[in-house]
Amino acid sequence: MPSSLLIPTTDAPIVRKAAISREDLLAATLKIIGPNRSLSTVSLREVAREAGIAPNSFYRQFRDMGELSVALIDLAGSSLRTIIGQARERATSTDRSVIRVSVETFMEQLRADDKLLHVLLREGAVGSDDFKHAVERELAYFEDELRVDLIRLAAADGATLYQPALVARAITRLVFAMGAMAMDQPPERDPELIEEISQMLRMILTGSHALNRTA
Amino acid sequence: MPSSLLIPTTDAPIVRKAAISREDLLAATLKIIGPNRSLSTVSLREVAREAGIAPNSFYRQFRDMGELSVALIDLAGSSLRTIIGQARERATSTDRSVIRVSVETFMEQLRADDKLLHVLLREGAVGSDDFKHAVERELAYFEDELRVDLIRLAAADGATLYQPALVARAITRLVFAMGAMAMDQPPERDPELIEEISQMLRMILTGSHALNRTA
DNA sequence: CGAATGTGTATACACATGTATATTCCGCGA
DNA sequence: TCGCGGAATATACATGTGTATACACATTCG
Repeated sequence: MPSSLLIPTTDAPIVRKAAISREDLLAATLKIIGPNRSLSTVSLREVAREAGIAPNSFYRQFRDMGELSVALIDLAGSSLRTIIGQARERATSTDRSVIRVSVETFMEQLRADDKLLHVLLREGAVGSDDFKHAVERELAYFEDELRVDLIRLAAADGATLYQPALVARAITRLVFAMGAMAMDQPPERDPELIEEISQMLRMILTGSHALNRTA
Repeated sequence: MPSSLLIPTTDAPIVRKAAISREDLLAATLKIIGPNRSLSTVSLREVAREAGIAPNSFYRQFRDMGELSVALIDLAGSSLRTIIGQARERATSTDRSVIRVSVETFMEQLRADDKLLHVLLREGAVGSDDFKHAVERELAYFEDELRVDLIRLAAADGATLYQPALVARAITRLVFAMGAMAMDQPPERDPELIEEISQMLRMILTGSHALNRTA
Protein backbone atom coordinates (compact mmCIF):
# COMPACT_ATOMS: atom_id res chain seq x y z
CA MET A 1 0.00 0.00 0.00
CA PRO A 2 1.72 3.17 -1.12
CA SER A 3 1.19 5.84 1.46
CA SER A 4 3.52 8.60 0.34
CA LEU A 5 2.23 10.73 -2.45
CA LEU A 6 2.66 14.34 -1.60
CA ILE A 7 4.46 14.40 1.70
CA PRO A 8 8.19 13.77 1.62
CA THR A 9 8.94 10.33 2.90
CA THR A 10 10.81 10.16 6.14
CA ASP A 11 11.25 6.46 5.94
CA ALA A 12 14.42 4.46 5.59
CA PRO A 13 13.58 0.97 4.43
CA ILE A 14 16.99 0.88 2.85
CA VAL A 15 19.90 2.99 3.94
CA ARG A 16 19.25 6.32 2.34
CA LYS A 17 20.69 9.71 2.16
CA ALA A 18 18.97 10.57 -1.09
CA ALA A 19 19.87 14.17 -1.47
CA ILE A 20 17.37 14.51 -4.25
CA SER A 21 14.12 12.67 -4.72
CA ARG A 22 11.53 12.34 -7.43
CA GLU A 23 9.14 14.30 -5.26
CA ASP A 24 11.56 17.21 -5.14
CA LEU A 25 11.66 17.38 -8.89
CA LEU A 26 7.90 17.15 -9.16
CA ALA A 27 7.52 19.93 -6.63
CA ALA A 28 10.04 22.06 -8.49
CA THR A 29 8.12 21.56 -11.71
CA LEU A 30 4.90 22.61 -10.05
CA LYS A 31 6.58 25.77 -8.88
CA ILE A 32 7.54 26.61 -12.44
CA ILE A 33 4.29 26.06 -14.28
CA GLY A 34 1.50 28.56 -14.00
CA PRO A 35 -1.35 30.16 -15.88
CA ASN A 36 0.98 31.25 -18.66
CA ARG A 37 3.41 28.42 -18.56
CA SER A 38 2.55 25.04 -19.98
CA LEU A 39 4.23 21.87 -18.89
CA SER A 40 5.42 21.19 -22.41
CA THR A 41 7.54 24.33 -22.38
CA VAL A 42 9.37 23.55 -19.15
CA SER A 43 12.92 22.40 -19.71
CA LEU A 44 14.90 19.80 -17.87
CA ARG A 45 17.53 22.33 -16.90
CA GLU A 46 14.91 24.66 -15.56
CA VAL A 47 13.55 22.00 -13.26
CA ALA A 48 17.05 21.11 -12.10
CA ARG A 49 17.77 24.75 -11.41
CA GLU A 50 14.59 25.17 -9.40
CA ALA A 51 15.36 22.01 -7.44
CA GLY A 52 18.91 23.15 -6.80
CA ILE A 53 20.67 20.26 -8.45
CA ALA A 54 22.93 19.80 -11.43
CA PRO A 55 21.15 19.18 -14.71
CA ASN A 56 22.57 15.70 -15.05
CA SER A 57 21.27 14.61 -11.67
CA PHE A 58 17.84 14.79 -13.19
CA TYR A 59 18.49 11.54 -14.99
CA ARG A 60 18.77 9.63 -11.72
CA GLN A 61 15.04 10.13 -11.26
CA PHE A 62 13.51 10.37 -14.71
CA ARG A 63 14.54 9.50 -18.20
CA ASP A 64 13.31 12.87 -19.49
CA MET A 65 10.68 15.52 -18.98
CA GLY A 66 8.08 13.33 -20.62
CA GLU A 67 8.45 10.73 -17.93
CA LEU A 68 8.27 13.37 -15.22
CA SER A 69 5.09 14.73 -16.78
CA VAL A 70 3.42 11.36 -16.62
CA ALA A 71 4.46 11.03 -12.98
CA LEU A 72 2.93 14.43 -12.32
CA ILE A 73 -0.35 13.35 -13.84
CA ASP A 74 -0.40 10.24 -11.71
CA LEU A 75 0.13 12.40 -8.66
CA ALA A 76 -2.64 14.72 -9.72
CA GLY A 77 -4.86 11.71 -10.18
CA SER A 78 -4.33 10.64 -6.59
CA SER A 79 -5.14 14.12 -5.46
CA LEU A 80 -8.27 14.06 -7.55
CA ARG A 81 -9.40 10.81 -6.05
CA THR A 82 -8.93 12.27 -2.60
CA ILE A 83 -11.26 15.05 -3.62
CA ILE A 84 -13.89 12.64 -4.79
CA GLY A 85 -13.67 10.84 -1.50
CA GLN A 86 -14.07 14.04 0.46
CA ALA A 87 -16.97 15.17 -1.64
CA ARG A 88 -18.71 11.87 -1.21
CA GLU A 89 -18.18 11.97 2.50
CA ARG A 90 -19.39 15.52 2.88
CA ALA A 91 -22.31 14.96 0.58
CA THR A 92 -23.74 12.03 2.49
CA SER A 93 -23.41 13.69 5.87
CA THR A 94 -25.49 16.71 5.06
CA ASP A 95 -29.00 17.55 4.03
CA ARG A 96 -27.82 20.08 1.51
CA SER A 97 -27.82 19.27 -2.16
CA VAL A 98 -25.38 16.58 -3.10
CA ILE A 99 -24.56 18.35 -6.33
CA ARG A 100 -23.91 21.61 -4.64
CA VAL A 101 -21.70 20.19 -1.94
CA SER A 102 -19.71 18.18 -4.46
CA VAL A 103 -19.08 21.13 -6.70
CA GLU A 104 -18.12 23.25 -3.72
CA THR A 105 -15.64 20.66 -2.59
CA PHE A 106 -14.19 20.38 -6.04
CA MET A 107 -13.62 24.09 -6.37
CA GLU A 108 -12.24 24.35 -2.89
CA GLN A 109 -9.68 21.67 -3.57
CA LEU A 110 -8.90 23.22 -6.91
CA ARG A 111 -7.80 26.35 -5.12
CA ALA A 112 -5.99 24.53 -2.36
CA ASP A 113 -4.13 21.84 -4.24
CA ASP A 114 -1.88 24.42 -5.72
CA LYS A 115 -0.97 23.70 -9.31
CA LEU A 116 -1.32 19.94 -9.05
CA LEU A 117 -4.82 19.73 -10.41
CA HIS A 118 -4.09 22.48 -12.84
CA VAL A 119 -1.96 20.12 -14.84
CA LEU A 120 -4.75 17.62 -15.07
CA LEU A 121 -7.36 20.16 -16.03
CA ARG A 122 -5.62 22.12 -18.69
CA GLU A 123 -2.83 20.13 -20.24
CA GLY A 124 -4.89 17.16 -21.33
CA ALA A 125 -4.94 17.93 -25.00
CA VAL A 126 -1.26 18.33 -25.84
CA GLY A 127 1.83 16.33 -25.22
CA SER A 128 3.29 12.94 -25.95
CA ASP A 129 0.99 10.01 -26.43
CA ASP A 130 2.06 8.57 -23.10
CA PHE A 131 1.16 11.81 -21.43
CA LYS A 132 -2.23 12.06 -23.04
CA HIS A 133 -2.99 8.49 -22.15
CA ALA A 134 -2.07 9.18 -18.55
CA VAL A 135 -4.50 12.09 -18.50
CA GLU A 136 -7.26 10.09 -20.15
CA ARG A 137 -6.75 7.31 -17.65
CA GLU A 138 -7.35 9.64 -14.73
CA LEU A 139 -10.38 11.14 -16.41
CA ALA A 140 -11.74 7.67 -16.95
CA TYR A 141 -11.28 6.89 -13.26
CA PHE A 142 -13.16 9.98 -12.29
CA GLU A 143 -15.87 9.21 -14.80
CA ASP A 144 -16.31 5.68 -13.60
CA GLU A 145 -16.48 6.50 -9.92
CA LEU A 146 -18.99 9.19 -10.73
CA ARG A 147 -21.07 6.77 -12.73
CA VAL A 148 -21.29 4.36 -9.81
CA ASP A 149 -22.19 7.17 -7.46
CA LEU A 150 -24.87 8.44 -9.78
CA ILE A 151 -26.51 5.06 -10.01
CA ARG A 152 -26.41 4.65 -6.27
CA LEU A 153 -27.83 8.10 -5.65
CA ALA A 154 -30.60 7.67 -8.17
CA ALA A 155 -31.54 4.31 -6.66
CA ALA A 156 -31.70 5.89 -3.22
CA ASP A 157 -34.23 8.33 -4.61
CA GLY A 158 -36.17 5.51 -6.18
CA ALA A 159 -35.36 6.72 -9.65
CA THR A 160 -33.13 5.59 -12.49
CA LEU A 161 -30.94 7.53 -14.85
CA TYR A 162 -31.28 7.47 -18.59
CA GLN A 163 -27.70 6.58 -19.45
CA PRO A 164 -25.47 6.71 -16.41
CA ALA A 165 -22.23 6.33 -18.32
CA LEU A 166 -23.06 9.18 -20.62
CA VAL A 167 -24.22 11.37 -17.80
CA ALA A 168 -21.00 10.70 -15.95
CA ARG A 169 -18.93 11.57 -18.97
CA ALA A 170 -20.83 14.74 -19.70
CA ILE A 171 -20.49 15.88 -16.11
CA THR A 172 -16.82 15.01 -16.00
CA ARG A 173 -15.90 16.90 -19.13
CA LEU A 174 -18.07 19.83 -18.24
CA VAL A 175 -16.73 20.14 -14.72
CA PHE A 176 -13.16 19.88 -15.94
CA ALA A 177 -13.69 22.47 -18.63
CA MET A 178 -15.33 24.85 -16.21
CA GLY A 179 -12.62 24.15 -13.67
CA ALA A 180 -9.92 25.04 -16.15
CA MET A 181 -11.79 28.22 -16.83
CA ALA A 182 -12.10 28.97 -13.13
CA MET A 183 -8.35 28.82 -12.65
CA ASP A 184 -7.98 31.91 -14.76
CA GLN A 185 -10.36 33.88 -12.62
CA PRO A 186 -9.96 35.47 -9.22
CA PRO A 187 -11.20 33.34 -6.32
CA GLU A 188 -13.81 35.97 -5.56
CA ARG A 189 -15.81 34.67 -8.45
CA ASP A 190 -15.82 31.16 -7.09
CA PRO A 191 -19.29 31.32 -5.51
CA GLU A 192 -20.72 32.51 -8.77
CA LEU A 193 -18.99 29.73 -10.68
CA ILE A 194 -20.07 27.13 -8.16
CA GLU A 195 -23.63 28.25 -8.67
CA GLU A 196 -23.27 28.09 -12.44
CA ILE A 197 -21.74 24.65 -12.49
CA SER A 198 -24.29 23.32 -10.02
CA GLN A 199 -27.09 24.52 -12.24
CA MET A 200 -25.51 22.94 -15.26
CA LEU A 201 -25.22 19.62 -13.53
CA ARG A 202 -28.76 19.87 -12.32
CA MET A 203 -29.88 20.33 -15.91
CA ILE A 204 -28.01 17.27 -17.03
CA LEU A 205 -29.34 15.11 -14.23
CA THR A 206 -32.88 16.37 -14.55
CA GLY A 207 -32.69 15.80 -18.28
CA SER A 208 -31.44 12.32 -17.76
CA HIS A 209 -34.35 11.49 -15.50
CA ALA A 210 -36.86 13.02 -17.86
CA LEU A 211 -35.47 11.19 -20.88
CA ASN A 212 -35.60 7.96 -18.96
CA ARG A 213 -39.29 8.39 -18.52
CA THR A 214 -40.02 9.15 -22.16
CA ALA A 215 -37.62 6.64 -23.70
CA MET B 1 26.92 40.77 -62.57
CA PRO B 2 29.32 42.65 -60.30
CA SER B 3 30.25 40.88 -57.16
CA SER B 4 31.35 42.39 -53.92
CA LEU B 5 34.98 43.32 -53.81
CA LEU B 6 35.24 41.73 -50.41
CA ILE B 7 34.79 38.01 -50.03
CA PRO B 8 33.97 36.32 -53.31
CA THR B 9 30.68 34.73 -52.53
CA THR B 10 30.22 31.11 -53.45
CA ASP B 11 28.46 31.41 -56.73
CA ALA B 12 25.02 30.67 -55.39
CA PRO B 13 22.43 32.21 -57.65
CA ILE B 14 20.61 34.46 -55.27
CA VAL B 15 17.06 34.24 -56.48
CA ARG B 16 14.49 36.52 -55.05
CA LYS B 17 11.61 34.86 -53.32
CA ALA B 18 8.09 35.81 -54.00
CA ALA B 19 6.64 38.12 -51.42
CA ILE B 20 5.65 36.41 -48.25
CA SER B 21 2.31 37.02 -46.60
CA ARG B 22 0.86 36.64 -43.17
CA GLU B 23 -1.29 33.85 -44.48
CA ASP B 24 1.76 31.92 -45.58
CA LEU B 25 3.17 32.06 -42.10
CA LEU B 26 -0.11 31.03 -40.55
CA ALA B 27 -0.36 28.11 -42.94
CA ALA B 28 3.21 27.09 -42.17
CA THR B 29 2.43 27.13 -38.48
CA LEU B 30 -0.62 24.95 -39.01
CA LYS B 31 1.54 22.48 -40.86
CA ILE B 32 3.85 22.24 -37.88
CA ILE B 33 1.40 21.80 -35.04
CA GLY B 34 -0.32 18.49 -34.52
CA PRO B 35 -1.69 16.17 -31.88
CA ASN B 36 1.65 16.09 -30.10
CA ARG B 37 2.84 19.56 -30.88
CA SER B 38 1.43 22.51 -29.05
CA LEU B 39 1.48 26.00 -30.45
CA SER B 40 3.48 27.26 -27.51
CA THR B 41 6.40 25.01 -28.43
CA VAL B 42 6.67 26.18 -32.02
CA SER B 43 9.59 28.50 -32.63
CA LEU B 44 9.83 31.49 -34.89
CA ARG B 45 12.69 29.92 -36.81
CA GLU B 46 10.73 26.77 -37.33
CA VAL B 47 7.86 28.67 -38.89
CA ALA B 48 10.25 30.59 -41.09
CA ARG B 49 11.89 27.37 -42.21
CA GLU B 50 8.56 25.77 -43.05
CA ALA B 51 7.52 28.86 -44.97
CA GLY B 52 10.83 28.96 -46.83
CA ILE B 53 11.91 32.38 -45.72
CA ALA B 54 14.76 33.81 -43.67
CA PRO B 55 14.07 33.99 -39.95
CA ASN B 56 14.26 37.74 -39.94
CA SER B 57 11.60 38.08 -42.59
CA PHE B 58 9.17 36.83 -40.00
CA TYR B 59 9.26 40.23 -38.33
CA ARG B 60 7.81 41.89 -41.41
CA GLN B 61 4.51 40.17 -40.60
CA PHE B 62 4.40 39.63 -36.85
CA ARG B 63 6.19 41.01 -33.88
CA ASP B 64 6.67 37.53 -32.45
CA MET B 65 5.07 34.12 -32.18
CA GLY B 66 2.61 35.41 -29.65
CA GLU B 67 1.15 37.81 -32.15
CA LEU B 68 0.97 35.10 -34.77
CA SER B 69 -0.85 32.86 -32.31
CA VAL B 70 -3.51 35.45 -31.71
CA ALA B 71 -3.93 35.88 -35.44
CA LEU B 72 -4.36 32.13 -35.75
CA ILE B 73 -7.10 32.15 -33.15
CA ASP B 74 -8.90 34.92 -34.98
CA LEU B 75 -8.72 32.87 -38.13
CA ALA B 76 -10.05 29.84 -36.34
CA GLY B 77 -12.85 31.99 -35.00
CA SER B 78 -13.97 32.91 -38.49
CA SER B 79 -13.88 29.30 -39.45
CA LEU B 80 -15.96 28.47 -36.44
CA ARG B 81 -18.54 31.07 -37.31
CA THR B 82 -18.81 29.62 -40.78
CA ILE B 83 -19.60 26.32 -39.19
CA ILE B 84 -22.32 27.78 -37.06
CA GLY B 85 -23.84 29.34 -40.12
CA GLN B 86 -23.79 26.08 -42.01
CA ALA B 87 -25.26 24.18 -39.12
CA ARG B 88 -28.05 26.67 -38.75
CA GLU B 89 -28.80 26.51 -42.44
CA ARG B 90 -28.80 22.75 -42.58
CA ALA B 91 -30.78 22.43 -39.40
CA THR B 92 -33.66 24.58 -40.55
CA SER B 93 -33.98 22.91 -43.93
CA THR B 94 -34.52 19.44 -42.63
CA ASP B 95 -36.98 17.55 -40.51
CA ARG B 96 -34.23 15.75 -38.68
CA SER B 97 -33.25 16.72 -35.19
CA VAL B 98 -31.69 20.15 -34.97
CA ILE B 99 -29.31 18.94 -32.33
CA ARG B 100 -28.21 15.99 -34.34
CA VAL B 101 -27.63 17.91 -37.53
CA SER B 102 -25.71 20.61 -35.72
CA VAL B 103 -23.41 18.18 -33.99
CA GLU B 104 -22.84 16.32 -37.23
CA THR B 105 -21.90 19.52 -38.98
CA PHE B 106 -19.57 20.48 -36.22
CA MET B 107 -17.73 17.19 -36.31
CA GLU B 108 -17.59 17.20 -40.06
CA GLN B 109 -15.98 20.62 -40.12
CA LEU B 110 -13.66 19.61 -37.35
CA ARG B 111 -12.27 16.91 -39.59
CA ALA B 112 -12.21 19.06 -42.69
CA ASP B 113 -10.83 22.32 -41.37
CA ASP B 114 -7.45 20.80 -40.96
CA LYS B 115 -5.72 21.95 -37.83
CA LEU B 116 -7.36 25.34 -37.70
CA LEU B 117 -10.06 24.47 -35.24
CA HIS B 118 -7.70 22.26 -33.36
CA VAL B 119 -5.93 25.31 -32.06
CA LEU B 120 -9.14 26.75 -30.77
CA LEU B 121 -10.29 23.54 -29.11
CA ARG B 122 -7.20 22.45 -27.32
CA GLU B 123 -4.90 25.36 -26.69
CA GLY B 124 -7.32 27.52 -24.82
CA ALA B 125 -5.91 27.01 -21.38
CA VAL B 126 -2.25 27.90 -21.88
CA GLY B 127 -0.38 30.79 -23.36
CA SER B 128 0.01 34.50 -22.97
CA ASP B 129 -2.84 36.52 -21.58
CA ASP B 130 -3.49 38.01 -24.99
CA PHE B 131 -3.75 34.57 -26.44
CA LYS B 132 -6.12 33.32 -23.80
CA HIS B 133 -8.28 36.37 -24.17
CA ALA B 134 -8.45 35.79 -27.90
CA VAL B 135 -9.64 32.25 -27.29
CA GLU B 136 -12.16 33.31 -24.71
CA ARG B 137 -13.48 35.96 -27.08
CA GLU B 138 -14.22 33.37 -29.74
CA LEU B 139 -15.82 31.05 -27.22
CA ALA B 140 -18.00 33.92 -26.05
CA TYR B 141 -19.11 34.58 -29.63
CA PHE B 142 -20.07 30.98 -30.08
CA GLU B 143 -21.86 30.96 -26.76
CA ASP B 144 -23.81 34.06 -27.54
CA GLU B 145 -24.95 33.01 -30.98
CA LEU B 146 -25.98 29.70 -29.53
CA ARG B 147 -27.96 31.41 -26.81
CA VAL B 148 -29.93 33.43 -29.34
CA ASP B 149 -30.58 30.33 -31.40
CA LEU B 150 -31.74 28.38 -28.41
CA ILE B 151 -34.22 31.03 -27.42
CA ARG B 152 -35.53 31.22 -30.96
CA LEU B 153 -35.85 27.46 -31.25
CA ALA B 154 -37.58 27.12 -27.92
CA ALA B 155 -40.02 29.84 -28.83
CA ALA B 156 -40.80 28.09 -32.09
CA ASP B 157 -41.75 25.06 -30.06
CA GLY B 158 -43.84 27.17 -27.79
CA ALA B 159 -41.56 26.49 -24.86
CA THR B 160 -39.05 28.47 -22.88
CA LEU B 161 -35.68 27.53 -21.53
CA TYR B 162 -34.73 27.71 -17.89
CA GLN B 163 -31.58 29.78 -18.25
CA PRO B 164 -30.61 30.21 -21.86
CA ALA B 165 -27.23 31.77 -21.14
CA LEU B 166 -26.25 28.95 -18.86
CA VAL B 167 -27.48 26.33 -21.26
CA ALA B 168 -25.49 27.92 -24.04
CA ARG B 169 -22.37 27.98 -21.94
CA ALA B 170 -22.73 24.39 -20.82
CA ILE B 171 -23.25 23.23 -24.37
CA THR B 172 -20.34 25.26 -25.67
CA ARG B 173 -17.86 23.97 -23.14
CA LEU B 174 -19.09 20.44 -23.41
CA VAL B 175 -18.98 20.38 -27.19
CA PHE B 176 -15.52 21.88 -27.24
CA ALA B 177 -14.22 19.44 -24.68
CA MET B 178 -15.70 16.51 -26.55
CA GLY B 179 -14.39 17.92 -29.80
CA ALA B 180 -10.88 18.14 -28.44
CA MET B 181 -11.25 14.55 -27.34
CA ALA B 182 -12.50 13.53 -30.76
CA MET B 183 -9.42 14.89 -32.47
CA ASP B 184 -7.34 12.23 -30.79
CA GLN B 185 -9.50 9.45 -32.10
CA PRO B 186 -9.77 7.88 -35.52
CA PRO B 187 -12.55 9.30 -37.70
CA GLU B 188 -14.21 5.90 -37.70
CA ARG B 189 -15.45 6.64 -34.21
CA ASP B 190 -17.09 9.86 -35.29
CA PRO B 191 -20.60 8.44 -35.64
CA GLU B 192 -20.38 7.06 -32.16
CA LEU B 193 -19.15 10.36 -30.78
CA ILE B 194 -21.81 12.29 -32.62
CA GLU B 195 -24.39 10.09 -31.03
CA GLU B 196 -22.86 10.59 -27.59
CA ILE B 197 -22.66 14.34 -27.88
CA SER B 198 -26.17 14.60 -29.24
CA GLN B 199 -27.50 12.66 -26.29
CA MET B 200 -25.62 14.86 -23.88
CA LEU B 201 -27.05 17.99 -25.43
CA ARG B 202 -30.49 16.48 -25.37
CA MET B 203 -30.13 15.91 -21.65
CA ILE B 204 -29.11 19.48 -21.05
CA LEU B 205 -31.96 20.89 -23.10
CA THR B 206 -34.53 18.55 -21.66
CA GLY B 207 -33.30 19.36 -18.21
CA SER B 208 -33.55 23.05 -18.89
CA HIS B 209 -37.15 22.71 -19.98
CA ALA B 210 -38.06 20.59 -17.01
CA LEU B 211 -36.42 22.92 -14.53
CA ASN B 212 -38.26 25.82 -16.09
CA ARG B 213 -41.52 24.16 -15.24
CA THR B 214 -40.64 23.43 -11.64
CA ALA B 215 -38.82 26.68 -10.87
C1' DC C 1 18.57 58.42 -65.08
C1' DG C 2 19.47 58.09 -60.15
C1' DA C 3 18.16 58.28 -55.43
C1' DA C 4 14.91 56.67 -52.00
C1' DT C 5 12.31 53.16 -50.09
C1' DG C 6 10.64 48.80 -49.13
C1' DT C 7 11.38 43.80 -48.81
C1' DG C 8 14.11 39.80 -48.37
C1' DT C 9 18.67 37.76 -47.06
C1' DA C 10 23.23 36.59 -44.81
C1' DT C 11 26.01 36.78 -40.99
C1' DA C 12 26.77 37.04 -36.33
C1' DC C 13 26.17 37.00 -31.34
C1' DA C 14 24.74 35.77 -26.93
C1' DC C 15 22.28 32.95 -24.98
C1' DA C 16 19.61 28.10 -23.55
C1' DT C 17 19.05 23.33 -24.07
C1' DG C 18 19.92 18.03 -23.86
C1' DT C 19 23.27 15.07 -22.84
C1' DA C 20 28.23 12.62 -23.05
C1' DT C 21 32.23 12.42 -20.46
C1' DA C 22 35.20 13.13 -16.72
C1' DT C 23 35.69 14.36 -11.94
C1' DT C 24 34.76 15.02 -7.11
C1' DC C 25 32.49 13.76 -2.95
C1' DC C 26 31.03 10.75 0.81
C1' DG C 27 29.27 6.87 3.57
C1' DC C 28 30.27 2.20 4.27
C1' DG C 29 32.40 -2.37 4.76
C1' DA C 30 37.19 -4.17 4.82
C1' DT D 1 42.33 3.17 8.30
C1' DC D 2 41.74 2.63 3.52
C1' DG D 3 39.65 2.54 -0.62
C1' DC D 4 35.65 1.34 -3.11
C1' DG D 5 31.36 2.22 -5.30
C1' DG D 6 27.71 4.90 -6.25
C1' DA D 7 25.69 9.62 -6.13
C1' DA D 8 26.19 14.29 -7.37
C1' DT D 9 28.73 17.68 -9.89
C1' DA D 10 31.67 20.12 -13.41
C1' DT D 11 33.01 20.67 -17.92
C1' DA D 12 32.17 20.44 -22.64
C1' DC D 13 29.95 20.21 -27.07
C1' DA D 14 26.72 20.27 -30.71
C1' DT D 15 22.54 22.25 -31.73
C1' DG D 16 18.60 25.47 -31.53
C1' DT D 17 16.83 29.97 -30.43
C1' DG D 18 15.63 35.26 -30.77
C1' DT D 19 17.24 39.07 -32.79
C1' DA D 20 20.75 43.01 -34.13
C1' DT D 21 23.27 44.63 -37.89
C1' DA D 22 24.62 45.00 -42.46
C1' DC D 23 23.78 44.06 -47.17
C1' DA D 24 21.38 42.97 -51.92
C1' DC D 25 17.85 43.58 -54.87
C1' DA D 26 13.42 45.50 -56.78
C1' DT D 27 10.18 49.07 -57.33
C1' DT D 28 8.72 53.74 -57.16
C1' DC D 29 9.25 58.42 -57.87
C1' DG D 30 11.92 62.95 -58.32
